[in-house]
Formats: sequence, C-alpha cells, structure tokens
Amino acid sequence: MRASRYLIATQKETPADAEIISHQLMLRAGLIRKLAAGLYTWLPMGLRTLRKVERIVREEMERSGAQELLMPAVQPAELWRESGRWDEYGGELLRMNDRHGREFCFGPTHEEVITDLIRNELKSYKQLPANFFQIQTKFRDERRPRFGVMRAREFIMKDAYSFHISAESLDETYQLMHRTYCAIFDRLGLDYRPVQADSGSIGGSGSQEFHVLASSGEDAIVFSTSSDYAANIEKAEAVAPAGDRPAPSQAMTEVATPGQRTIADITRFLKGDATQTVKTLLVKAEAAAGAEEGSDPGLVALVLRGDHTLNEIKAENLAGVADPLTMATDEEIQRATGCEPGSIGPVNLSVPVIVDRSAAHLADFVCGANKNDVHLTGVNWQRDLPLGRVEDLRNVVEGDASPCGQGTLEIRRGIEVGHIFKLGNKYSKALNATVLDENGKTATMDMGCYGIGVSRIVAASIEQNHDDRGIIWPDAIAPFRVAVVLLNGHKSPTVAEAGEKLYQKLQEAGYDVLLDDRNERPGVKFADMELTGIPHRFVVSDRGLEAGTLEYKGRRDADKQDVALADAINFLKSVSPL
RNA sequence: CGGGGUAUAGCGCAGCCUGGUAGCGCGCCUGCUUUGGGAGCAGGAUGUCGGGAGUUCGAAUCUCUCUACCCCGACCA
Repeated sequence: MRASRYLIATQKETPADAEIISHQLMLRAGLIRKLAAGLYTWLPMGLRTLRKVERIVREEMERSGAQELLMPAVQPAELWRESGRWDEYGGELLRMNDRHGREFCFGPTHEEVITDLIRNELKSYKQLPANFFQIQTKFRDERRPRFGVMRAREFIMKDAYSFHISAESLDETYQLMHRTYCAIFDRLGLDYRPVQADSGSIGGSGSQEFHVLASSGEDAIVFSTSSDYAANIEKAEAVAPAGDRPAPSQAMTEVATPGQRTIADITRFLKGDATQTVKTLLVKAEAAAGAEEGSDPGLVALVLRGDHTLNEIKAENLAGVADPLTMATDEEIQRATGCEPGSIGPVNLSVPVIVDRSAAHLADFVCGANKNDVHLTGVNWQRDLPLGRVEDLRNVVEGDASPCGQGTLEIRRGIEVGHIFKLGNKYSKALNATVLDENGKTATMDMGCYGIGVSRIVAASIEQNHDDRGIIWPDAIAPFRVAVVLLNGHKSPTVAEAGEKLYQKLQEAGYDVLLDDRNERPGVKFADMELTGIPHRFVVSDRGLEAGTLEYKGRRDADKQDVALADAINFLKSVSPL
C-alpha cells in the first residue's frame, strides 16, 4: 500500500471525549471514528487489524473442528418468546417492527437462532457432537457505552454453539474450546488469564471468562499468590475465617451515637475498628412460589462486617433474596425496623437475617440498635441474638485466604475478551431441540456456547501495547507489518527507485508493506508510523544509499541500525519471521 | 435509569458573567522556501455559535424547552 493513496487519518491532539488510552490512540491513529454513542466506523487502517484478529480466531476455531456459518443479525420476536427471553432480556435488546408491524430484534447473541436451525437440521446422535461458529455484528443497547469499541453498542463477536448427546461430550468440547481460546490469545500476543466466572441463574457446571490484564479493565480479577486459582470477583468465594469464634468478653451495652450513621462515623466516634463492627443491609426478599402477583414479599437483612462490601451477585443468587438485588427504600426500612438506615442492627430484628461468614466469626461487635442514634457494643452471637443462616455474602479483599486452600488473594483489573459456558439444556429444552439417541429414543441435546469479543480485542491489545508515541502492534495483528519510509523521495530519483524496489521485494516475500511515499517532512512520517504502531520500519535515504544501506528500527527498539540494502529481506525475516 | 457536566470551523479551545452580529492554535487550499523527528513566510477557504421558542431595536451571550454527547453509579464479548 502506498501511503500517498491511503487514508492516514492521524491527529496530533487527543479528542476530548476519549477517556482511556486505547480509545485515545484508536482515534488519534485514525483507526476508528464515532458515528453516535457506541457506534463506530472502522477506517481502513483499523479494519486491517480487525480482519487480522478475525483471521486468527477463524483459523483456530476451524482447527478445533468447529464449522463457520453466518446467521442474520435481525431475528423474529417469536423465537425469543419461545425461549422466554423476549420478556427477560430487558432494555439491552434492541427491538423493532417491520412495515407490517411484526416484531423483531437486532441480535445481541444467537442461542435462539442456532437452536432453531439445529433442531431442524440434526436428527441423530450420530451427527453429534457438532460445533458451529460465526463472526458477526452484534447489537446490545448498553446503558452506558464507554471507552470506544471497548464497550460499544454495535460490535463484532465470534460466537460458537456446540451440541451434544451427553454431559460428558459437552465437557470434552468445553475443554477443547478452553484450549482453543488459549491458542487464540497466545497468537494475539495478549497477557491474559482464564478465570472462573459466575454461572448466574442459568446454572450449569462451568463458566470461565478470559481476561486481558489491564489497569483500565472494568472487572476485578482475583488471583491466588501460590496456585493457579483465578476468578472474577463476582464469583470468588470468601472463605470463613480460620479457627473458632472468640468467646464473649463484654456485656452488651447501648450507647448513644447522635448523628453517627456510617461505619466510618461509628468507628471514629467509638474509637474502634471497622473490623469489629457489623453493618446491616435491608434488601427485598424473593417472591414466594405461588405468591399473588404484586403482593409484597417483604425484606431480608444481610449482615456484613463493617469493612467488607456486599457482593451483589452472590446475594441475588441466594434463595430468599430478590433477583435482581433491590435495596429497600428508606420508608420500607422505617416500617420494618422503626429506625432510619444508619442505626439498623441484627438484634431483635423482625425480618429474616442472613449473616456473612466473616461477620458470623465476630465477638464483642458493634452494631445498630434499631433506634435512631443508638448503637450496641459488646454484642455476641448466640448469647445476645441467634446466629441463624450463614452465607458467603461479601466481596473478597486483597490478603484473604484463597478458596483453593493455598496462598492469599490478590486483585487486579481485567478486560473480558472471551467467555465459555456450559449451557446444558436451557435452550434446547425451551425450543425442543432433540435427536434420536442410540436406543431410538428422543433426547434433548446439551449445549455449550463460546464467545470472543473480536472488536474489543483490538482495544485490549492497545491497552497492553503502547508507549508515549502511540500504538505498538504485535506482528500478528499490525495493519502493516513493515513501513518503508522514503526521505525526499519526490526529489531524489535514487531514493524513489530503491524504495520502490524494496517495496516490491518485501511484498513478494509475503509482508504487508506500507510505502510512505508522501511528500511530507521526515518528522511527520516517523511520527505517523509510530503512532499507528507499525512494528518494523526501514528508512530509505540518499545518505544511506551512498553507503549501500538502509536504516532499520523496530517499534520497541531504543536504537536504529544500518542494514545492507541487499540483506534487507533476510534481515526482516530474521526479526519478524512469517 | 438516577446524579453531574458540555454543546462555538475537521480537531482542541476562547468569547457568554457585563447583549452590539465571532476569534485563537492545529489541520485544510495556493505560492515560494525548507526536507533525518509533527517546518518558515505570504495569501486563502471553512461557522444555520446543537434545534426550537421567548425577551430585546439588537442574542453565541439573558429565559424556557427539546436533542445530542461526556463523566460518576447498578449490566456484559
């Protein structure tokens, strides 16, 4: 490609609305342009990288035996009604009507469509297992699109769906996909970790996310210091403190705490430690089975140690707690406890109480007295109040014991770029996707699904590979592998000719080459090649040609080096093998 | 969806408080010079000042309203 005929849409200044480095650099390097919130055009330079990511994903999926197909982005409402998700999915599902008023949605995912296809196409267990994938545009009407293509509303996803006659077969393919994802992210040159993920209301025995480690990541990832345990913080189990609960040593005492409402207030006021306090959160209870529509299911109290935070995923997964988690309003709290939030405590509380494992381990703790501006000190479980249901309710914190039994936990940030999931029969059952088994009996298939955020990977890679001059692409996904920069090419026929020859020969050798033949000053060209992240650069100049050399510099190199003109191809092959 | 903010040339911004018909830097176009790290000089083009309504002799500026976008909190590739 000749730079003089190519859209190099670089910008000197950082657009005001870009928050994180990858978003800023994608705009500055001319990879993307925004059309509207969460909607982006991929410019030629950006699209080249996106296509290279796609190609790697496609190659590895095919190597695993999966078959590529392509499903429509627009899907009929009836299918979504059949699975029950038309009503469940919520505002993220972009819905629309055609000219006849028929309802459709723009697909955020394709379980319904693939299951509908497969129930018609596959009839026998002999055709299983089978795995189908596509690389396609998805639409999710995000509440808050952010960070450019990192959290866009329209984005490119590789989604795959596997079908099985047994749980064992599903397990095999699930493990195969795990290995395939590792191969993909290895080839992409990403620093990533597979982590255990919440399997949520869908259930099933396995769900793992693949996270690219980056400080700008929106997810918190938990690691053990001395094993390979890793989990999304949503999922990471907070284990009970070791040993028995200490014996009571204080009498339970009421103290006046005027105006002291938060844990921080109380700790300061009583000159105590937040770890010796307890906070009580009131949330909506789960509607009982068969309860009248619209009847008030009441509240549940969640008790946590003062310095801990509630893990909402864990809480809403508990029986008896409303899903999604809903905090009680001030009026409901007033009605249930007779006091305002800030003075609630578990002693003599009229609603069911669920206690976190760490809170259950406390002795002589401080809590609200269910009277405004009054707290209790020296409170002890069993002696002063019953210790009923104990559950894991909190987010783990750095330094907690690892649930794997080895080491302690540390927390880092991650960008979710992949997710593999054992679906079981949720969709196959709802859509009646069956085959005949070896006994000639109808069997509902088991399913797995496996996603990769292709467009998100482009941004994630930049988060991990950049410096103050711009992007540093790994060879595998660089828009161009090598740049040939001509100095004064328009004035010096020698330079123009030598550059042209090198350009041809590099292409014949199989490299993606950008020939910078623009009539620009050297500084402009160098800055553009660095900003756009091209990993290898040759400079052709009169000065070098007189000595029979080119100058080479790798994007990460500190220094340039001279390479004999005749050796250029072999030299490049040695630093960047094809 | 709740809270906060912004909207002026392709990009980054000033002007608004105190009303008088729009400016700076970068970019873009022309010419000359320059050519190893985002050039210099000279000339030039580009704005329904987000939309609508109102106040006023007069609105980018004041008022109301709508819209879009951004940031902070509950969801996901």
